[in-house]
Amino acid sequence: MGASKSDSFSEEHNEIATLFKALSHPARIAIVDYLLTVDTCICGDIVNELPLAQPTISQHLAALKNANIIKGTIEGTAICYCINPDTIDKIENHFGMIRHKLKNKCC
Amino acid sequence: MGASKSDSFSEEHNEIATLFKALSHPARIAIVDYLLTVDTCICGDIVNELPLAQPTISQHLAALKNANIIKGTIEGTAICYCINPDTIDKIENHFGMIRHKLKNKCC
DNA sequence: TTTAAATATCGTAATATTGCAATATATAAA
DNA sequence: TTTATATATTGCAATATTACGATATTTAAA
Repeated sequence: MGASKSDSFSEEHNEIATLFKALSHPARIAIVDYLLTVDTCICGDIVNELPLAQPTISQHLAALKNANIIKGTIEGTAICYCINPDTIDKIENHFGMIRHKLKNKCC
Repeated sequence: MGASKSDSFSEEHNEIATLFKALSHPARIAIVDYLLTVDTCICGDIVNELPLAQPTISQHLAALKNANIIKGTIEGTAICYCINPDTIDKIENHFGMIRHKLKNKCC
């Protein structure tokens, strides 16, 4: 074996794990951070911001897009990327649940 | 190649990515969730809660412990596990930063 | 239509993760 | 001390991820 036994876990646990997985690489954190440092959506330009080759960044962007963490809209030859606030909400809600359950804990 | 080029990214980006990576598997989400469903720390017992073999769970627990998401203290032959609220805080703070930066965004 | 620019996809090599059987270790109880 | 119980470690096979060169695709501009 070796593959994750995702069938054995609940839909919710798989879903939240998938979101965290999309954020589990420093390049993808850096991309999200970069998208947040400017006031507008970013058209093009991301490749120049990171020390990775263009195909690698394209893959990381696809991973983030696939997890709905960012959205991309075609704008001429470039693609404009933005954070998807709904997915950020979803992750924050998960931590809200954790925080709530932690309230009654012994430590 | 193939390994993550973590040297190329900031300390902070690597650190937060490491935390997300620890939470990027449904079994580890399930473990955290289980630790939160009971009012006390869990001594033993985790192996019976998940559809995975004991060595596999031991590995997942080590991954969570290594990322400081849980703490374990030896209690006789068993080990008592608890969530580490400090690490939860750290992740929440990251989302606080994201939320703050999202405020001024176009979408 | 040709050319240039931006992004995606393919193929592949290097590395990491996942899972478990077998085994080791450590502590409590008999 | 022996035995039982709980957890960790080792070794290994299957699979996934990461990275990038080469190439394809797509659209704008010349």
